[in-house]
Amino acid sequence: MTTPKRRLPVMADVAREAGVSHQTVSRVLNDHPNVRPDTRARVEEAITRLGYRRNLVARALVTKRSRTLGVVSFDTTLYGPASTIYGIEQAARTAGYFVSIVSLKTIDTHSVRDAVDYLTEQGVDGVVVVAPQYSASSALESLPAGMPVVAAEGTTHRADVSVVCIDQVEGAKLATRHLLEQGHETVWHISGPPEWLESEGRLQGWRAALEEADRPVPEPLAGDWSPRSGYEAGKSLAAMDGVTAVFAANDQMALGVLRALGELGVPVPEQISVVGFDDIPESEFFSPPLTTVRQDFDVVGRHCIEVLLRQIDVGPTAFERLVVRPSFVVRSSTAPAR
Amino acid sequence: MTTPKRRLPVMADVAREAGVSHQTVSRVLNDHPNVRPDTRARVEEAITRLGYRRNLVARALVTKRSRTLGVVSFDTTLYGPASTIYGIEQAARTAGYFVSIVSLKTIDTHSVRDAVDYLTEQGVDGVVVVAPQYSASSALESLPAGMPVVAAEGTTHRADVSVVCIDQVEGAKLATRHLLEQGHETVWHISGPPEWLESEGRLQGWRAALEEADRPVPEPLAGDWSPRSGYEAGKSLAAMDGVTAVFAANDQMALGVLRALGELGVPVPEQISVVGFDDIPESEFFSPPLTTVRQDFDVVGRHCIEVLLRQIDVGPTAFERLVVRPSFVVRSSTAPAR
DNA sequence: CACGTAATTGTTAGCGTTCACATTGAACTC
DNA sequence: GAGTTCAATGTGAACGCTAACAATTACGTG
Repeated sequence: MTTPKRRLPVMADVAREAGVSHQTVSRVLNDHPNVRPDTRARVEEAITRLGYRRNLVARALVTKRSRTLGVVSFDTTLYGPASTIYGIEQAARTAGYFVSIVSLKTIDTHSVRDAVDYLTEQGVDGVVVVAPQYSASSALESLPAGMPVVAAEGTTHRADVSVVCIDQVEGAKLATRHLLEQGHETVWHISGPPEWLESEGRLQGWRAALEEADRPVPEPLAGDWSPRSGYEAGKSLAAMDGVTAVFAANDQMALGVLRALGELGVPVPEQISVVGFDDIPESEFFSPPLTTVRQDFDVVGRHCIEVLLRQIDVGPTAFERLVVRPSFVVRSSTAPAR
Repeated sequence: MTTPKRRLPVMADVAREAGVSHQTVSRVLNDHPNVRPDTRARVEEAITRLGYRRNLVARALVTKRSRTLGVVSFDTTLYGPASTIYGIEQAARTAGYFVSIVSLKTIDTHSVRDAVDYLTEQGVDGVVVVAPQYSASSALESLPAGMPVVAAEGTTHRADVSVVCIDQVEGAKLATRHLLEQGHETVWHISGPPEWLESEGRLQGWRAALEEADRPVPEPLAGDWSPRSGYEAGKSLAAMDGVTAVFAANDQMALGVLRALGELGVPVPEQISVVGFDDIPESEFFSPPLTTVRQDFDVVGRHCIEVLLRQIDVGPTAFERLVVRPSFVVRSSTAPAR
């Protein structure tokens, strides 16, 4: 029989099998330099013969390091958070860390705190909070000290919480300036929900670009990221006079705008130019293909892990603030004003 | 000072503070019935006073249960996997479990095995493999015995691996029959990559529905889930004679088809009807809004956890096979044949 | 009022690993 | 060839918790 006992083999079993002490097995497993090559070989052979797998839980107990990072996020179904988490997971695994995820349904000070507490009990070495909303960011302020934390897409005033984010203001400026350069008198804006930092940044960038160029600043239309809200806003805009350029705070709302304008027979980009934000994979195939601002979420994820691991390894370090620049993608939903 | 030592308080500290034994503290923490109410209160007070958090790692070492589930998935950026994982995470947390995620870049027998091994070392109590590809499914066959495993969206011949999936064949039949009922002579199909089980299921369902109705079965066009592949296929279809109805294996490819037809001036649905699969949030606002098959990924995620927990709690149980029925959503990208 | 029974609490021994230190033996040095 | 050094290995004690059992207390009952 290949299964002498139902119990999984432990280090002592390997030690006995290889004729060494359990400590030597430990050294082999942890690549300690002072092990004779033939001893190492003998141990490794015993390990494969027994099918031994080390118990990382026991290891974590004594080292006080679980090699697990926690991620707290809101609605991981959305393209942005999903992509960021993907980047985080890849970078973490490359660095030899596991990732434990908590996705929140509602994001408020309490739930973020609870999530971090939950992860703390589990013994994570650090936490990334994908926190694009104000309430989440304010939750960061009240986090237990000592736990290394990085905020992705958030902001905070705490000196011991680092931040990695994409320059939303700059992205919105790119979008707005592009439209102005095409000869549009001004640009209308469909904003995201006010609770989101990204909404705020894009709103600011849009306003700043208009003011820089001394253009009138129309009242922004309030959206909620959903295509439906873009659709409603699109219908409102079509009913207004003199609208020739629209900057939607994300691609999904831009899609709604395209749909509304299409339904009403308003040609895009001939009569109205439309710009989005995110560059989701679908944008290139909207009708017409969407001009938009591209965010590299992968890079954000990787940076988060870098910053977090630095904090874990070298201890409480200085506040870091990493800003990733977005890029601009011109497609055919924008055209010069007539 | 509120911080007498830099060391975090442990159970023994709480016990001393409350004037009881550490075991009593343990009992309070684990809701053991036989603890006097006033003792419980005293312990709880000590816990809050000291800011004690229990160490789940130590607990896991002795109970041999980590209350963590592993999830292995491929490209969590895609809508399907992302939604499934979201469902899994919510259900797991409700049941008091953590979720540790590994997203694979390439999915083959080796990488799935490695991922499961990795999670096993970490001490997860069970694993969900979101495995929509054949190679992932075959990897399930060679998994170490003893670890409770559930395959989401996969299939396997192993009697000790349960499966939760959406009835792809049925979904494709719904789509195809709808088009036939609208008077179309036959239906063209843009398939997903051959490696995927879902591609296969949808292809089968489409073919079966046509054969049931004694219709000619056109050669399917090969796509890869991306909007671009749908776009290419759409151009090919537009160049062919007699094409009046198209069933794309997912919404993104359907979007590509809509784009291609739009570009070439082929009216949808007047000349060609288009159906997708997935019902992504954007589909409702495509031009025109897409008729599609809705998959409830949330339900799949929840079922996975139910099945997995049953396997963990009651031990190796019978092979379960849970099939979730998709529903059909009619929008304006389909119309009766002229 | 002594006694059995049940509720409540304490004691001891691990879980499987790593850490700190002790021990061995071989290789140098002068 | 005795003393020194360093590489290689072993020994025992944690890490913080729960399981199993032991001990104590309280309560009713004949």
